[in-house]
Amino acid sequence: MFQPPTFTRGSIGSPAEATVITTVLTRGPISRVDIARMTGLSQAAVTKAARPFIDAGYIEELPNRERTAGAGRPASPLAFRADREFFVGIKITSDELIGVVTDLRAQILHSRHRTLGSHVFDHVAAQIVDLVGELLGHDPAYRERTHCMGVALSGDVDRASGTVRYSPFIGWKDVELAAHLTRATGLITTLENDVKALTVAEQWFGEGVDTATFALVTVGAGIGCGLVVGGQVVGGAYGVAGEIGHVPVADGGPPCHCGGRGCVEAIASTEAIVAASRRAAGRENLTMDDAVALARGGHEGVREVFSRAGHAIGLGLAAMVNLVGPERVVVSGEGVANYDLFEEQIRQTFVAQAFAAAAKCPLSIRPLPFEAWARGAAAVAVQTLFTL
Amino acid sequence: MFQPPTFTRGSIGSPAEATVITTVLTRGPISRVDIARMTGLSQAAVTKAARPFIDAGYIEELPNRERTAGAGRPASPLAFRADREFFVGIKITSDELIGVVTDLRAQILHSRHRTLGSHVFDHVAAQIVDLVGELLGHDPAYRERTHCMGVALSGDVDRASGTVRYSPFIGWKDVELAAHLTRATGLITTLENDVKALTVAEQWFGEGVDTATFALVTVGAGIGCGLVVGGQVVGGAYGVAGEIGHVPVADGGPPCHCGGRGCVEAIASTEAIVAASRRAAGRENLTMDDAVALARGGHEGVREVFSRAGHAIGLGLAAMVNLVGPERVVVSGEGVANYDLFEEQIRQTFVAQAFAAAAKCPLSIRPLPFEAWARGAAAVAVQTLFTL
DNA sequence: ATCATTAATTAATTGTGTCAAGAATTGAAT
DNA sequence: ATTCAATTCTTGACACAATTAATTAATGAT
Repeated sequence: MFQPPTFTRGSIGSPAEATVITTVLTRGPISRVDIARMTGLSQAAVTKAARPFIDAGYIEELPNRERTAGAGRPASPLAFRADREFFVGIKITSDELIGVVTDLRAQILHSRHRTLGSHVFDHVAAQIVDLVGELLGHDPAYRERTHCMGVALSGDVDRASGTVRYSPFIGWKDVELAAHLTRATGLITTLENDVKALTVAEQWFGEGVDTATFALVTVGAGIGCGLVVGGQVVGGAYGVAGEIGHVPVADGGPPCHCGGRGCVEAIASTEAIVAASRRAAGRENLTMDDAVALARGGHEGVREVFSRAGHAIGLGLAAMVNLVGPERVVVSGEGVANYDLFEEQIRQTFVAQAFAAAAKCPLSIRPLPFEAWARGAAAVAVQTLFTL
Repeated sequence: MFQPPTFTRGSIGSPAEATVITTVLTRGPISRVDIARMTGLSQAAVTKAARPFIDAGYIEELPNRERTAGAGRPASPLAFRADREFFVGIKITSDELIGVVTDLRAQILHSRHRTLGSHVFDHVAAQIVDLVGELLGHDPAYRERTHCMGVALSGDVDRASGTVRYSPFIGWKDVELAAHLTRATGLITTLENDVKALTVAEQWFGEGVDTATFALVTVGAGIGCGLVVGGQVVGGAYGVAGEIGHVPVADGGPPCHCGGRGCVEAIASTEAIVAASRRAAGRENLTMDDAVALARGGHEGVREVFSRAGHAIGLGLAAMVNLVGPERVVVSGEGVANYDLFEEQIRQTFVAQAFAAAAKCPLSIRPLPFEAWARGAAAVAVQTLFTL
């Protein structure tokens, strides 16, 4: 049975408890009957599984206000008390830490940035500990009701053991970060790859809620993809999965830092766009903002650069959808704010190259605030608490 | 509890029974202790779950011959009695039916081909029924101990309902083939997409046995891919998954019959190779065999055609592996017999374009006899009988 | 008021799988 | 030979989860 005071992994006592708690968490206020209908459990099982969470204050019974159906006892919907527990999410980037405090729905309540002076482990770890202290210090309730933390960074991360196997951008190899932070902060720490963490957030609290199989594509400095197949985040042997950025779409195209040629990332990453725009505009020190301004201003060469990037992303999406067959795809990332410039081209190429009915797969293209990465980390912490 | 006389789907009584039976089936003779260790069940549970299958004659206890360990009671390994039950597998192609009788391990015992005069449903169904009669008539034991049949064809197939949603090559749409054949033959019939069926065979009885995630790529008239992720065959929303043949790898390349451009299939399918070889050799009526002969004879233009095909397949493989991250990949198909001509190019391109450690993913390239497709169908029937 | 209807709870039942103890079968030590 | 240790398998008692069926609860319609 669910044991709130413990807060170790595996507080959940039974499959039914896990099912009920996740259903209430992701499907908002919902009556016991509906949970039973939705999950296939019996009503009795739902009643029993919900009780410990009600007792512990995670779930509350709402007084029913909506008089919908005609006769019959009105349902008393179960709702999550989102502020019963808080979570810390940390995203490590090359030059800064982004930290957030969230509620149980992984809604961001508070956020702080911190620049990172060096990539030495001790320094980064100390900065994280300090940032956590600052985040929790913002409100006494945070310190009191926070027990779990998620940390996300790019690279090959082993969530089970909490180690960074290999992260090129920060130069770490086989570092036991989670154990260290659990000791130093007193928060149970879960480590996860950043794209996978974002995918978990989307699966539990975003567009992935009702789908067994979907994909999240991030476009920005890198181009990545989190895949959920059959309700499970795809891990990938050899530490590789969802590398849509390295799908070869332009045979004999520009060389990519991965060693291949014509990868999506070699054409459509922020860096690639800036480099191509510099050549097109003939300006050595042109920035991404400049490129966007030129394209919006009608500069043909730079518009062409964005169009090619959109085309490459569309090809990568088509490859992914033809192979994996997700129900829907979310395209997101830091840069998507400007990406009105190639959304059209993405869609057009995708529809042209998607196989048969797969062209019907809906693409949601929307921007991604930087804090969302840290939110993903927090979502992983939430998931850790409520998964068997 | 497992009920042998019934032979409906769901003869299996409990998860433990399903686990034990599949372990014995796929891991050959194995002691109860090893099953327990391997599956996490208790020894007691294994003993209990194995009993009904022993009683029904599906499993027998082998007298232990291998004196391996020092002391202790010797194990009495459990082995499948492969000839306790037979299965029929049918593969429908454009111009013929291929039928096989297999044992419980999906080993082919007997096979027959039959040319198909027309694609009209009634005709095809009648031919299948007749072929089944012929197959089972070959040995009285077959007729006596066969209760399940698998049927495979390319296209969008709904296994659960046993209907062909849409199969372009034969021109069927929403046809309830399984129900019809179950009635007409008296064999419980399971319908499945041909590539998925082959994948199931590989998962249960081939290289997929010890892997949670792997891929099977078929190269021939079409180029397809069956994916197993987390132990489950990937289905794909919109009836599309594993369409590696329609991954766009040559931007602006030759048009494909799917409407896209530069698909793997537009470069590396048998048809595409023949067409390109005709242009290279300047011979209008050249066949695949001629092309192979020319290439082996050193004709530069035709060798180039095969090399380009291998390159396209390698790019498709790299895209798939980068996205899905399988533990291993099996490349197979009708044509692979000749494919010494581009195996080298496939491997070279794959290694160049696979991301980071994914290049270590082992590729097994091996030919595929035509009957293997029908064997896949039979494997699906076996799986149906022993899955909860 | 009474009844029909739907929601939630309770109690009895079913059934799976674990645990712990014991039986079976061998090799090694005395 | 006999005892002991090691290992496999079996058995029966038990814990526990989840279902079913019956009960209580709360509402609208007649």
